[in-house]
Amino acid sequence: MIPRRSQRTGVITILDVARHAGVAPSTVSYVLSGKRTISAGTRARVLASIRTLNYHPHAGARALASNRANVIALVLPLRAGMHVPVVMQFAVSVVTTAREFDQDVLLMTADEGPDGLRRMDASALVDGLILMDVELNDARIPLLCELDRPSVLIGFPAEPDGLTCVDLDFYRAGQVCVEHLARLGHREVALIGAPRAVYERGTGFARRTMTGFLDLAATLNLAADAGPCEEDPVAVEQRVGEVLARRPSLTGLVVHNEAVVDQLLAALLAHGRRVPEDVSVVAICPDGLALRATPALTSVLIPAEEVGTQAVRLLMRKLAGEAVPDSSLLPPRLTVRDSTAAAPLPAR
Amino acid sequence: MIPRRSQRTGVITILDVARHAGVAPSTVSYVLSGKRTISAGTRARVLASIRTLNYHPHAGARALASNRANVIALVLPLRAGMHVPVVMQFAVSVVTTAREFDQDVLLMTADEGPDGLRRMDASALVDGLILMDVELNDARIPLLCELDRPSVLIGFPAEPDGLTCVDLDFYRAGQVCVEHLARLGHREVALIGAPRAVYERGTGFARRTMTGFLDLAATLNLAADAGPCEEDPVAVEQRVGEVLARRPSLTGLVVHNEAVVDQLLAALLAHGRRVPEDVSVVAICPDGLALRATPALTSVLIPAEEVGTQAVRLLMRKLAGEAVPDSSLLPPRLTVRDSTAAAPLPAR
DNA sequence: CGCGATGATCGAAGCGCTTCGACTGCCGAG
DNA sequence: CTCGGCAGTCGAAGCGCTTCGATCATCGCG
Repeated sequence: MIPRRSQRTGVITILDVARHAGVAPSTVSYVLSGKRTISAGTRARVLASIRTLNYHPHAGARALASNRANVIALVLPLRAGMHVPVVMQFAVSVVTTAREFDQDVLLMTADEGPDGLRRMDASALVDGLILMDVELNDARIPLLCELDRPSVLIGFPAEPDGLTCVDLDFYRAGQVCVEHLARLGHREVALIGAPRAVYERGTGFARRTMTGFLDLAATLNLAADAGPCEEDPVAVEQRVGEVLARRPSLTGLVVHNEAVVDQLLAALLAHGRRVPEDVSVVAICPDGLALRATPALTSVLIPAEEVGTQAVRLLMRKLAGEAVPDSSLLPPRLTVRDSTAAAPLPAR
Repeated sequence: MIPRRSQRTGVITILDVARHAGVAPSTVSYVLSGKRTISAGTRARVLASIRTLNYHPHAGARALASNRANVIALVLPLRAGMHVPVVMQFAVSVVTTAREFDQDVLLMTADEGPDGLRRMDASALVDGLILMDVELNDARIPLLCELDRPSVLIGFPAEPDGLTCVDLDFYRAGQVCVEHLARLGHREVALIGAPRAVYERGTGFARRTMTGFLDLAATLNLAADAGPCEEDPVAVEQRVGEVLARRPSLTGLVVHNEAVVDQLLAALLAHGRRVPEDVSVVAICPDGLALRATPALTSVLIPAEEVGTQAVRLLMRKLAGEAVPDSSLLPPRLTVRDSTAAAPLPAR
């Protein structure tokens, strides 16, 4: 009576595949999910039918029946002062890795606020969440605990207990930079940081780097300054001026602000400081940026790709019901290039 | 016998709402969709129940029953040489606008290739697509025509017939820059463009700008050059050197490459050219960048937000079955700031 | 030679929603 | 009054998939 093809012409359903392969729909489903043993012959036949019919399961139907949407949310607040290209490296890595697990990625910006998270949860649109740019005291976190969807944070809040967090170990990164400079004999160093807004917001990675930097400098008895830096050339110029005025014999600089790297080098030159002869510079940034600078910068890599991949892997394991470590801190790796050298002998 | 609450405890269904409000499930559905008249009283009662129970319809179930997922795909290839922050402005605008239409946004990178598009289509995960960074001869386009999902392109391919495209009118933008310079009396001008890879890929916006620039320059009898420019400081320096060597009396410069704006200004200074006294500079870039430069740049704004919004609106109309214009070219608007001035008198 | 175990497959019952036709009062026109 | 029509609501039939028994051979073993 009713024709078996639905009104949206050309839509292949599991029933079409089943008929084509001469099996029951459930068998097709089991072939696809592997949740029951299927004989090799049948499996092959079904897979062939799937291929020739170009069958793709209806995402909504699957989500309804299985309680799994195979979609994860990427919550990506784009806040002032953050370096967008780096953020996108994370995002791309998340999407790519998610696809390896047959998941798609839903993009959420922060504009929706907590209601957005609640909606995701209740509507079962996504199975889990990955949150980026976590603040030390992030408003999303209490909410996140209410929901029973698994989530992974890229970055660390002040109270990471019970949450799954991944990030570069920025505290160590700050230390590693100091360590490298100290080993080269530098005794007076400064950190040029992210824009002020980033610190004021309480963004973990910025503060941690600074703390690591200052802590180890103190331990090693180095004279050290650290402060934010805005992104326009004038501000950079000015900031360098300040730093050099306060510490005329400064020889080591750490920069943790992707946007100002080139400008910083220019400003040093403008102040008559050669890199690395007079001042050594260590950057914390993606390799691409460090390599493109002149001179190529000694740097601690921000392993965006690895962090993104890791975040997805952890989320998948949580979705599968496995236990996962609360926090994964990736160890920083410093690559020596042309911007650091032994400290010049102090002028007499 | 079977308890009426599903195993996932705490999940509120339309049935719960119906019972709470003392109506049939279908009535709740009609309240939500507005597809049938519901008396004010009932509507109010239902809405109240929805609120107190904090009900959100199950996305999968809705997609299954209504053939609409309320999700759109944003296909965002991240290719070499593109300026990520600008791209993200588009993306954010798309997400924000989509939410106004109660749609969510699925993020696709290019890595999946054509199969990704096919999968989106067949699995009914998304209702429509927005494609970014369209190339003149984009491989995704023939495929797009096969699918019967509505789509909107941000950017223009070589053959836009039958496709819905939105973008800034880059051809006009190139012209507007020349026009402005010509009006100020400049007779010798050059365009500093995007990295070579962008042109070679056949990215429409880059080529169109260049063509508009050269066409109007020819018409107005200006001496004009145009060429790509890589993103590192050394390349910029070198490029500026070349241009000035070839055209020592050049006084007008258009830059269409967000990444090199600051470096370009520095390079001009290094070559002893003051801006705007010796050389006038017009940029094609977001306002933020133009304002932050020193001096603040006369610029043609890239209206990322408007383009994104427009793209979503068009897609929504197509989804609703309305006819929409094939191409929407937003007119460029030039804002005069401090980087352009009347051409200096030719040296005698 | 019979019987429980095992492997492979099927059928049917939902998952939570939308939508279509049917039903019920109630109003105004005849 | 009576009855067609309409506003407002209900019930039930799916949407395409997963999953849980149930079924049916087949097989090893006592």
